[in-house]
Amino acid sequence: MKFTQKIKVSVDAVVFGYTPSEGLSILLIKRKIAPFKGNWALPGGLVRNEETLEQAVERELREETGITINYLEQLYTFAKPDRDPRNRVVAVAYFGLVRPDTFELHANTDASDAQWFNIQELPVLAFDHQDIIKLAIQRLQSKLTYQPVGFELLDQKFPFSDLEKLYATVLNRPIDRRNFKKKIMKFGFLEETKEKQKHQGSGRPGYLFKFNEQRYFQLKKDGINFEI
Amino acid sequence: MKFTQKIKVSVDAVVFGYTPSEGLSILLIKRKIAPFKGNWALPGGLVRNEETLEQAVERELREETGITINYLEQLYTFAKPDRDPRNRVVAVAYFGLVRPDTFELHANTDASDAQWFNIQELPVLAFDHQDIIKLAIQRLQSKLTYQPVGFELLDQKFPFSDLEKLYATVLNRPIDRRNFKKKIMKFGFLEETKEKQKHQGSGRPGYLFKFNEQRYFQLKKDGINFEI
DNA sequence: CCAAAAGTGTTGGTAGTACACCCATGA
DNA sequence: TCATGGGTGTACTACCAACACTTTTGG
Repeated sequence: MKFTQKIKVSVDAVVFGYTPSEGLSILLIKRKIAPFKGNWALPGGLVRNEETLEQAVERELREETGITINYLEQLYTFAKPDRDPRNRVVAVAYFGLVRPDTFELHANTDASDAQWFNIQELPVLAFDHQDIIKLAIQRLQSKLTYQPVGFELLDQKFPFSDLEKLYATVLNRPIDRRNFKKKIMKFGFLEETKEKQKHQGSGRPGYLFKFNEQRYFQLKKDGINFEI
Repeated sequence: MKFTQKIKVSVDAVVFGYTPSEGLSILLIKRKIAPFKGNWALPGGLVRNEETLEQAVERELREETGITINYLEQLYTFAKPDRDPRNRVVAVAYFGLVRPDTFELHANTDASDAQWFNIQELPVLAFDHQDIIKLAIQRLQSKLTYQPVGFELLDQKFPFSDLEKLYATVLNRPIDRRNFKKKIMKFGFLEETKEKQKHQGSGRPGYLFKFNEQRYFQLKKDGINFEI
């Protein structure tokens, strides 16, 4: 009845970043070792014996990409016996969001081994990371429709149109500006500031908005029904 | 940089059963070995090297309780370093539903080591199983409000009031009979049969309903917005 | 003055909620 | 005939969706 279990435990992180100009991106790293050496993959790795899964994710992100995560939650555990060609590895996938102002990587060169990829232009991926990303995108979409997400993906102050574009991009459908604004403002977690957007090319500059953190997190905690 | 990982992987199952008379129950086993010997715990155990997590859950349920599961999905992975006092064990928790007609265990004696417990009357539990159950109940509640669940918890044919009681019990609030019926019937996955409920004590017998499986699973797959 | 993006209200339809009386059965 | 639970319809309200013109800025 006794047997020796030979299964390892790893974490992988799907980290989303968003900018109005470049859309929704995912952070990937280029693998330096086999298997899938030279391929792009999700940041992640084996869990140490004494750390929590969240600590492991944060450690790997620090080591591999230098990024500071703003929001992190568990996504799903992937465990097909043959998902790693060498040993059996059970991967606990995490879902993360970062703010544009922590996008240091965007300035990196192509030679870097950590890089943002627009979700429309993902490269071939190692392991089953394609599946993990697919699930993460679904999670982001559904989160967006039942919880106010956005604080974690936008700067502290932003023009209203950025939020609208975020929703349109992630949900992949057009948003009616007037109805959207009515709906969002009714919740009361957004406040208009007196500041205006700096000249961004052409067009009328909009006022900047900011989140009322207290009310925002209260609503998130209550899992308020959002229904965009 | 190299280290030897000493983490084991297990599965635990939170299996829900429902009867109109006894309400919502969870299947527990009594542990025969340390740690927590003699305590009640969720069915589960270590994953074998070559089996999937789902296979492990089904095997453990077969070995420990003899139950046939009707619906199974992954719930969450619990991994606090000290959740098992001996070794570090990462537990992938599953969420399961069974039909009343597979409730063989209800007939067992108190001496049995597998037993149904009403969710209002749970015993002290081993490990962090209390937390796992808490999360599973939340999941069941939220599933009920955005997906048609019920097929997996009720017999093939049932009076409409059973479905209503199921929702009232799980959501822990009263349901307006007329509005509930209107809402449910609009989806078209329930069909009225000509049969009537057998005498169940007193009162007028209701017609029996059955699920239109095809339409039911179509709606489930589409993740239709349900909003009871 | 032209192009580009921001700001703003009204109306009609629909879906949700509240609510109470009669009916069939067994004891 | 009484107690118990099943079956049924309407009216009001609130939310959502559709929809277009004016304003501000930079070039």
